[in-house]
Parts: sequence; C-alpha cells; structure tokens
Amino acid sequence: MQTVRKDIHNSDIPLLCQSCEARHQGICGSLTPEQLVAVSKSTRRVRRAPGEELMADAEPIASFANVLRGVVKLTKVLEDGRQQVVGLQFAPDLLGRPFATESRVSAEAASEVDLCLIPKSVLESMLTESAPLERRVMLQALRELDEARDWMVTLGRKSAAEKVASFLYLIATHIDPTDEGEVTTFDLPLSRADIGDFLGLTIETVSRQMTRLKADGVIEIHNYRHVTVPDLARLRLRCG
Amino acid sequence: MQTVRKDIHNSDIPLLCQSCEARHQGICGSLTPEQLVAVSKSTRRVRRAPGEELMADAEPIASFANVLRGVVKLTKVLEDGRQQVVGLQFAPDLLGRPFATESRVSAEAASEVDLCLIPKSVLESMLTESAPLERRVMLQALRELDEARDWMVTLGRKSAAEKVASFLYLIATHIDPTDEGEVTTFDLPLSRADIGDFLGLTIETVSRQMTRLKADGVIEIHNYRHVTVPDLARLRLRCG
DNA sequence: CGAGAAATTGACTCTCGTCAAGATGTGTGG
DNA sequence: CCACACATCTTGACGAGAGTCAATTTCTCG
Repeated sequence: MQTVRKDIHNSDIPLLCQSCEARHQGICGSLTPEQLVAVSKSTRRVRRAPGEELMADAEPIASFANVLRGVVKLTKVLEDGRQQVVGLQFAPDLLGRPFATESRVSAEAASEVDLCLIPKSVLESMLTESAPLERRVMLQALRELDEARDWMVTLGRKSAAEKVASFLYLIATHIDPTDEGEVTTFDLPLSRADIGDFLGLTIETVSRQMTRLKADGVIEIHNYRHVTVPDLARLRLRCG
Repeated sequence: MQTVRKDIHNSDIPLLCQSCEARHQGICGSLTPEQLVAVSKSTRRVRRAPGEELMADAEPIASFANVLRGVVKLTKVLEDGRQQVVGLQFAPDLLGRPFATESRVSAEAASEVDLCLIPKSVLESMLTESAPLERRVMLQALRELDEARDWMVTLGRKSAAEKVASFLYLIATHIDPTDEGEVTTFDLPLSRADIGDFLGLTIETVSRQMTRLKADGVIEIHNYRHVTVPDLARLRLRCG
C-alpha cells in the first residue's frame, strides 16, 4: 500500500513516487501531481523473484505494472513447446497490453524485479482522461515496435556469432551500470537457455559463441553471468 | 486533388472518402464528417507501381499514407546488404511512423498500390486535437507490435517448411479474395526473393519448400505467383 | 562436503546455404 | 506470329553452420 499525504488537496507528489524511476522517465512523468496522488491510491509495489510468472499468455489481464527495477522477459510458445523470447522490458517500461482483453505473451521475471501494479480499469480510464498519458503509452508502443523490428533482422539474417554479439551489445547498452569510460561490466539477466530462446539458438550454440568471444578477447566472463566488455566498439563490430 | 462539396458547413462527408476503405475500418473512421472535410483538403490520392520506394530508411518523413489497395513491404538492411522484411501493410493500414523525425524502415510497393497521402504536420496536429484518432493510431501500433512478435516466433523457432507454410497462411488470410468456402485463391504480392527476405531464407529454399507443398497437395501453383489453397486447415497444420 | 542445476565441450547429423545449370515465363522487335 | 533476350524461378550437387546427443566441468546451496 502507498503512503500518501493526508491532505489530498496538497499538490505535492506522493512520497513513494518521489524517488520512483517511472515518475521521471516512465509513464507517470506525464501526470500532474494531483493525478499522481489519485492514482497512487490504487497502486501497489511488489517484488518478484527470478522465474516468477507475471502474466500468462491468453489469460485475462487484471493489472498493468511499471517495471521499477530488474528485467522482465516476454515469451511466446508453440504448441510443441518451442519457445521464443519476443521482448525484454527494463525500468521504467510499462508492462501489459492496453485495450486487449487478454495477453498475447507471457511475462516472466528474468531477474529479481520490483513492480508498481496498477489495476487495468484504473489505467484505462486514466488513458481516456489524460491525453499526455495516452501519448506516452503510444510512444512506448512505437518504441517497442521499432525494437521488435530491429530484432527481426537479427533473428532472420544474422549468424549465430552475430546474434550472440548483438545480444551482449543490447544488454551492455541497456544496463549501463558500472561504466568507467568504455569498459562496461554487468550481470546477464538471462540464463543461457533464455538467451537461446531470445536468439533462436540452442544453449550449446550460445555457449560456444560466448567461449569464442572470450577467446578472441572481446569479452571476459566471470561466474557465467558476470561479463566485462573492455571495448564496446569492438563488440559492436561483431554484430554484423 | 480531392473533390469536396462546395459548402464546407455541410456535414456530408467528401465524395472521395465515401467509397474509401480507410473511411470505414481505417483511421479516418474515427473522424467526424467535419474533420473529414477539413482533412480531405490536404490529402492526395496516388498510385504507385510495384517496386517503387515509398519511404526510405533514415530519411525525413514528409507524409503519411493510408494504404487503400495493394500491399506495402517494410524492410531493413544490414551494412553488407543482407535484407529483412519486417512487416507487410495492407489496406486500410496507415503507413509512416508518427512522432519520429525519420523513418527507421524503408517502405516499398510490393504490388501496385493506391495511397492516400496526408502531410506529416497535418496528421500530427490532428492527433493532438482528436483523441479518437490518436486512439485509433495507437491501436494500430499495438496490433503491429503483436504481429511483429508473432513473426519473431516464426523467424526464430520454425523450420524452413513451417516458415513457408506460415507465410502462405498469412497471405491467404489477409487477401481473402475469391474465397468459395474453404478454397482460397490469390496472387502472391511478393517475389520469391522478397518471401525469402521476409522469412530469413534464400530463394532456393523458398522454392524447394513451395514445390514440396505442391507435391503434397497442400497448394496448387499456376504461373509462379498465382496460388490456390484447397484446404486452409491443412495448410494451417504445416505452420508448426 | 556433496547433490543438483547450469554451463561447457566434443562427436556426429542434418538442415539449409552456396554455386551452377536448366526451365519457364514475359516482353520486344522483326 | 515467331524468335530472341532477359527476368524469375526451379532443380541438383555439395558443403558449412547450427542442432542433437552425450559426457564432463563448474558453480550454487544446503
């Protein structure tokens, strides 16, 4: 539950929202302080462990969620079990498909994630009332469409080596953590199996290509998950 | 140029819009007759031959366009020339990326197409004025996102045989022309090379898989482009 | 320290890409 | 109306890249 100022006429923004990423770059950035106070009564912060399912394919959607921390993977599966990761969501993305009665993907926490849940009905009525909010949501949809199309090129036309390099480059440029100059270090939010499902490859092929990149000095690998990229430009060259 | 009723206070819709597909299912369906009259002063109908470029990657966008007839392919290319088709647009889709200064894909007429051009500035200011229009555009973006993600599964996880079947199924269900019961007949809007670029395959592989489907009686091929599907359900089974 | 999961590595197979003819269809000019 | 040229598509032979199957190694966590 949210902690809100007693006086709702006070236009200060709710305490919890003040330090929230979504407040700034996320969809909440398009709301007035008053709207933020109103909506914060219906929202709820939750933490989810890696592997937890957040939304199931073909299931009715009860809530949307702002991703506040961590990485969420969106997947689709064929009848026979073949799986494809169709998108990754980072903070401060909005999770959930507006105006659909049911989800067309499943969403799963890839790392530990913090979410800010907002009931479907609340968000959808706010969309109708707030043009800036609707605009912001549309812009996210358009950005996701651009990303999906970029990834289609990777899936359709790149070699296994280029696919793995492209994935590492994507993560390196989206996590941007301890970056000292050109050196980038991060923890992969996905297992080898998930990376394979993202790239349309098998675990073994992903592993072999990672080993190769390591042997070529393009990346360093510590503990499977922890990766250092000494020179992003050099990794970029491997992306095809 | 549009033919418009002289009396702009008359709320009848413009003559050309009356018979227009976009007026009904397309984005113009969200406009009032008055708005339609206003916008029709800026629009222009054009015809484009197959192969003509409609919009170039990384080029500034001057106009949007409603697709009124035919098929438009959206493509991306890698530096070394490898190409990927990232989307197909049918009537009454809106062509062009709102709120981007430049296109991130190239658009090319796949068949002969009729377009209704509308200047970028006109559409964008209308988007701000008309919430129903903005809603309609957002819904199209969300639908395209769903389609892109469906296609990512095809690109990443299906065999060549399943890819070709999936493509034929897509076309058969989007062109829906002379359909007598379950029998569907149509002209492929794409060459073998384009189909290969859509599926992440070579022309040779596309050709071999088509031959196989023909040999198995799933499709009939006349004159390369003209295809008959006697039983859509049977084709569906081949899609994986 | 030991058990189990996750990742790596190796040997082999098979699908799909490459290269090279050959076939089919379309359009032009005599 | 036919002959020729050019595009597009099909077919075949071959090889490379990624998948499959099976150990083996490395990490994580009781």
